[in-house]
Amino acid sequence: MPEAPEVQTVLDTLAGMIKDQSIEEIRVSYRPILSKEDEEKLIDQHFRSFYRIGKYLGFEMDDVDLIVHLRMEGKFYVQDDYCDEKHIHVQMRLSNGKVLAYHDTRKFGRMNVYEKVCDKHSLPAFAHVGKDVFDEELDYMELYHAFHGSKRPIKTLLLDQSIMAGIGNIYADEILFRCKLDPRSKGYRLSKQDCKNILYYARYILAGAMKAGGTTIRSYTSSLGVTGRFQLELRVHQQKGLPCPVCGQTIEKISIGQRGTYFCKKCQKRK
DNA sequence: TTTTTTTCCTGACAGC
DNA sequence: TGCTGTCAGGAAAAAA
Repeated sequence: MPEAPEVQTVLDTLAGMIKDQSIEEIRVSYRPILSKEDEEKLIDQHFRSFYRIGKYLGFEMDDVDLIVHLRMEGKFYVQDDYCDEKHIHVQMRLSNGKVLAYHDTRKFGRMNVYEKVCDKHSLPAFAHVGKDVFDEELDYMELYHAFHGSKRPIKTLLLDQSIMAGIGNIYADEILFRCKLDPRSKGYRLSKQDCKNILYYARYILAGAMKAGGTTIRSYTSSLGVTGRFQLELRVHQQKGLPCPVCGQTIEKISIGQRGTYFCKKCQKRK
């Protein structure tokens, strides 16, 4: 499930493979991912620049922007020709002859095309997306104000992309573990220092993951094309029943807001 | 207005 | 072996 680090890795890798190529032809086998109308807007457009906002991939073309969300399992592959593999739903023939293929087992990913605007954040796709975790204009007081006015648990607030964009279920658990905060803690009970810690560790953990993704991806590129998968050092997520790396207490799994949530009851204090 | 629930989709896995 | 049921997950839409 790609979160900001995986999305960045995919983007960086794709940039090196398709920059300045144009789209000559598109084949779509599962229409909900890319509408006919949007498909037509992409023909003859060149991939000019690449950017990321939260978990969204942004491709700046000549006249339009293509915005892609991989959701859980979306992947891009650069292949030599079209193929009819079961889970490949969109294929784009590029000017260099290669085919950019979009693979998505659960068909949850989406692609949207918009007319260009000066400020990327004003694109309709980002109407409900807050500042990216690494946005320099984002500071902990902004998080404090958002959290302070809410009764929702901090785990849920971290996953709310309208407050801060880029964090998914895995990293949310890891961030709260580092901050020693019980994921059930209500937003309004968090202190300014808690928010400061959350922003610090969010950036620390995601930056580390991006670095790992960037190094591991190279070994996959030749055979598999482009994926955002890499080994990640997880301290609590999916560690149910295993000892906490800090205190040895057994890691527990509960459900918060329909999301599997892992944490250490001893290290992480409830507020 | 804010929060919760449902929906989308399929592979993996548990239990019979 | 083969069948049925449950679960996971991001975000939009619907419901509360």
